[in-house]
Amino acid sequence: MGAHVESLQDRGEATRQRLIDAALAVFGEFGFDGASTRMLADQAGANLAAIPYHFGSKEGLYRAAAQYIVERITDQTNAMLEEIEHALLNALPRAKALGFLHKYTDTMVAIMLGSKEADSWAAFIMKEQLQPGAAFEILYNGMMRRIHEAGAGLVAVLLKQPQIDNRIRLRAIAIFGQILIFRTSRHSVLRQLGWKEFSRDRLELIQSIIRENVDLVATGSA
Amino acid sequence: MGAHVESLQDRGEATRQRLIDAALAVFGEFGFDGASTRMLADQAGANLAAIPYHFGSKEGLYRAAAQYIVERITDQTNAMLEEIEHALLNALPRAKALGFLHKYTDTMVAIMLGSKEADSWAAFIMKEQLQPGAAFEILYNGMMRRIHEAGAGLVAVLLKQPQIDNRIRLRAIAIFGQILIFRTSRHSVLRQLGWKEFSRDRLELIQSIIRENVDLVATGSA
DNA sequence: GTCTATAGTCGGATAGAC
DNA sequence: GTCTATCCGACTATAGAC
Repeated sequence: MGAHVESLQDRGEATRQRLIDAALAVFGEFGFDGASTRMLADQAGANLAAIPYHFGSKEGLYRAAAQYIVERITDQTNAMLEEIEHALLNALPRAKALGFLHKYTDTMVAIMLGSKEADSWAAFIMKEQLQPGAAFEILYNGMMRRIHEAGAGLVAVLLKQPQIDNRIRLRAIAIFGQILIFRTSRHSVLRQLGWKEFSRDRLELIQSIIRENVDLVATGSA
Repeated sequence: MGAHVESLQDRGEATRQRLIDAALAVFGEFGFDGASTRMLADQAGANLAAIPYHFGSKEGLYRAAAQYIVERITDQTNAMLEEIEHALLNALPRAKALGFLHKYTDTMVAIMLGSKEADSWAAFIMKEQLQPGAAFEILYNGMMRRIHEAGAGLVAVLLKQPQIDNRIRLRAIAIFGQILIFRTSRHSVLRQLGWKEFSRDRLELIQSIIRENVDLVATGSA
């Protein structure tokens, strides 16, 4: 491969990545139907025809954006999840499970509310949940299932249950719900609290409330 | 007014109502942008031009649907909310507040997951939360604020706080999140649980889990 | 790989007959 | 109040020049 061919490939790869970045922002804000290929191309500084060229279709770009989200969230959670998954294989003291669960909820709050770029990801995921489409399987199999199973495993230890059953799963889901509402009902929640945004200290306040509620689940079964 | 004129008015009123029913179903499923006026008119068995005639525009119909949701949910919650609001004006024993909160969470679960028609309402509301538009103010001022304040008032009593502050609000929001996740993440949750739907007994199981978590908040501050 | 130009479809709103 | 017919704008995808 000569330098000329390589530079063409690089250009293509750069356009591809700009389109994915644009897809996260635009699909996140307007949803699949609400986003137009013109918006996507403009935001990426690319040509309209670059979308079908690189991704086959608008839907192909949508799927690629979902895959990108899975990869980035895996980057941010993989170390913690591996630690939890490994710990769950052996007899795990309840105190340690509680510590893991605190770390788990703190991380989820931080990912979902902490960064500006998370706004796009979160909106993308939530819209896909509400109206499951081409990307749901990518998101669910790529990260949601694993994140849920790790949480449920920790809850099982806290409740002294040897196996994860649906009662355990429901408790894990309830814990997750306490975090998720700050995303799904962001506008209502901010208004109720008289806040304009989730600043860093407010985020820590939310994390501490969730941790306290996790503690209650633990003490409730002590 | 003669009989002839009245029958014309009735016909118009019936078309109007059919359009609102269709709007709940179609906007709920596809969102504002995803729904076309042709879908709406077909579903209602009405003519395309009936939408601008009766509601001024597609957006007018959207707002009317939001107002209709507020009215129907108020029908289902007003008695309970008035009872709670009245009780909160006087010194309320914690045991009684706990009972009210159980009734409150049970009612919310039932409204959000219990009826087939709630599927449309819930989807409509969730989509509006994600991308606040013309109907957000109608929904928030018409019912959300009041529902939240009632919950927060009860939590304040449970935590022996004389005033509702943001720490109290956050706890009330967390409780609500435990319910809401079964809506916002319906597909993921069902899949995690290996369920196809929220049947009546599963709904009662969810209600019992939420009640237990509410109890923990109460005992945690005992 | 990227561009312009365009084909083909579907969107919401309106005019005017009934 | 309801209907048909139609306008005009916006959409996605493609063809073909560079």
